[in-house]
Amino acid sequence: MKTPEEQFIWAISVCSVAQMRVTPVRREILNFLATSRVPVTLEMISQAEGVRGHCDATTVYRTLMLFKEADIVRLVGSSRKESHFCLNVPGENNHFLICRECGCTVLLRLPEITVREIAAAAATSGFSPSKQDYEVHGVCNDCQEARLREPLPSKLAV
Amino acid sequence: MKTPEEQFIWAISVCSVAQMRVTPVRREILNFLATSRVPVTLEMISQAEGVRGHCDATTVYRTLMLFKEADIVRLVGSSRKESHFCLNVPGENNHFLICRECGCTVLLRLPEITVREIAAAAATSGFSPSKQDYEVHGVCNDCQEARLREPLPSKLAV
DNA sequence: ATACTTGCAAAGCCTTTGCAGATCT
DNA sequence: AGATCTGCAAAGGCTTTGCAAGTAT
Repeated sequence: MKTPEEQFIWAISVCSVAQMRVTPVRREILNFLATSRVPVTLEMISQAEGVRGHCDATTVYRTLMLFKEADIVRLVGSSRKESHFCLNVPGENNHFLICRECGCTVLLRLPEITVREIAAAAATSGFSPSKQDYEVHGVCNDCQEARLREPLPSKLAV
Repeated sequence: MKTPEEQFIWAISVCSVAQMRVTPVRREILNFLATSRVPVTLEMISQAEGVRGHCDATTVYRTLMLFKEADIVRLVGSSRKESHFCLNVPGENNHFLICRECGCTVLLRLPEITVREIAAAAATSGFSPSKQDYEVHGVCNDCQEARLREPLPSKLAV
């Protein structure tokens, strides 16, 4: 598990190797990504300290697209409203739990064995075993409780 | 593993219990969902035989939202372009492999043990163990090959 | 008759693109 | 100078909502 600093350095180095300019804004974006535990949205990045006010949302968008092309970041599905991005550090297994209701995301710690089992199953279907991340979609605690407090419209309450 | 017919019957019964009218269009939509092996988009449903021409896309949309409320279907993340839906049959473990590049989806067969391990890990973070489905995001065979044929822009080719 | 469904049209919202000016090598 | 970035504005594309008409109980 690399530290945020190590992840940041890794990202910066990929930028230079890829001959992408390492501008102040890009540094800030990468820094924010490196210190985020879970995938973040375009808006969260735009509002992040160091980015906010220094950079237009479009720039953040285009920068992330570039990063994605270079495999520096990857998109993580969530509520299909907004895109969530996270650093794509090699060797880091970042798996997430994503709530179907509120879209919140938390890190999912999977045992090595489990990871290998999943990779093996995926490989059976031709999916690259090296380029994977797992997302478990469910309903988080908060939403479960919320659903108890505010039950479905009576007619739907099975 | 229930047959499409069984899944269809299950869905219809939930509709009646929830006091939702079982209209011809809804039957067709449920039938299409029951016979689909993988999550389908709004458009695919609208174009499906039995639905196409008999029903407006908005109706399909609203019907699916209702089904979602009643937990008859669930959304499966994919390319964040379009929403994909699949039946939410209890007891059926539907896990999917989703390609980050093209958005294609295939069924992922996971060993029981693996499923339990994942559920246990998720429960640690408070995610309901009963309301989960797993999505493994990776790069499918076709896209891997495509990437070899059409490499990244020279400057990005690390 | 009453409540639920449907179609058509319009509004929303995030994503994506165009273009000209600013910036870095 | 030459190629990259950036900002502002506008266009796109799927999702969502309004409202009046159609349909089932």
